[in-house]
Amino acid sequence: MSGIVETALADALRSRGGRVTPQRLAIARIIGERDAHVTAEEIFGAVTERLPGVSMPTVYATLELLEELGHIARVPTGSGPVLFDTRADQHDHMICRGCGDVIDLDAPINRRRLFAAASSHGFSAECAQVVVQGLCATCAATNQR
Amino acid sequence: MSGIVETALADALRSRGGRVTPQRLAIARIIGERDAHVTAEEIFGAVTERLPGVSMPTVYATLELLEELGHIARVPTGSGPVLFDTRADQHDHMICRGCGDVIDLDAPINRRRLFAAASSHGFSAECAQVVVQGLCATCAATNQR
DNA sequence: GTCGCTGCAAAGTATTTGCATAGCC
DNA sequence: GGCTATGCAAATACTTTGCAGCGAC
Repeated sequence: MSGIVETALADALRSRGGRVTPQRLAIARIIGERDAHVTAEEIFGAVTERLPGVSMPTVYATLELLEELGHIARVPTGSGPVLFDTRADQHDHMICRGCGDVIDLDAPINRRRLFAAASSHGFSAECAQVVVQGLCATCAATNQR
Repeated sequence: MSGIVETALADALRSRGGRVTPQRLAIARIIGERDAHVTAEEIFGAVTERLPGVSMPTVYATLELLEELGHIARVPTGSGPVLFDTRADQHDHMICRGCGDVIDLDAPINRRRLFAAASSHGFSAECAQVVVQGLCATCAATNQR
């Protein structure tokens, strides 16, 4: 199941002259198993369980690598620790200002028009995503401010 | 000119039982004079020039206060220090992955549809903005990666 | 055997907290 | 005069860097 992810990673690594190490495979596997948003800290905890001894710098380096390879994406949260999205395709997010939860959203927007607008400012757009801020169902019910 | 900002702030503060202090006014004034994106550090530097002795905790507290009052907004950058936008109305941003520059954009999107989409997930949307990632004109010309 | 990756430690950057004092209302 | 905001200092959180040794290729 998640073996596909590792194979793809191994191929990508080899073709760029990189190395396939157990640490990288373990982190990629964990990424593949999650369908949500994770912090470097969470990855560190999860990878330590199955491959003790992995260090934070390695986690950060691998996350950066996976981002470059397009396997994960950074979620623009506006504050707090960097969040990585294990879903790499273009989609959007809702961020609750009550509990800080980040929820996936497929927003009804025209990315082509968006990219065109960016181009007219001389900007070479690579990806675009919407960030909606507000209150999630739970926090709204709890009547947060 | 920027006196308006301070008056509005003073009124808002008084009506919520807050205090109108020189520190808050100075920071509000600086915000009013800038039309770009600033870090807490930059505000600290600018405010220190005209009102020496202001401390970082005060800067952070005041920025948070101004955010609550809707005078400034946080820019979801995805990494690095928190950026505040001195333009409080709903608009969007392009972030250059080469130089990290943040550029304003008024994206052609239908916020009503966006909010409706969020609602259908039980999310109470308050604001929405698009984050476009890519290369700015300068970095694209320099042929970054 | 080579060169990239890892682990360790440490530093660097960004932000928040606790508490006594000052000053706005 | 009461109560909030400030300043200072320190702590905390997060991320990056430098370097020596290991291990993938």
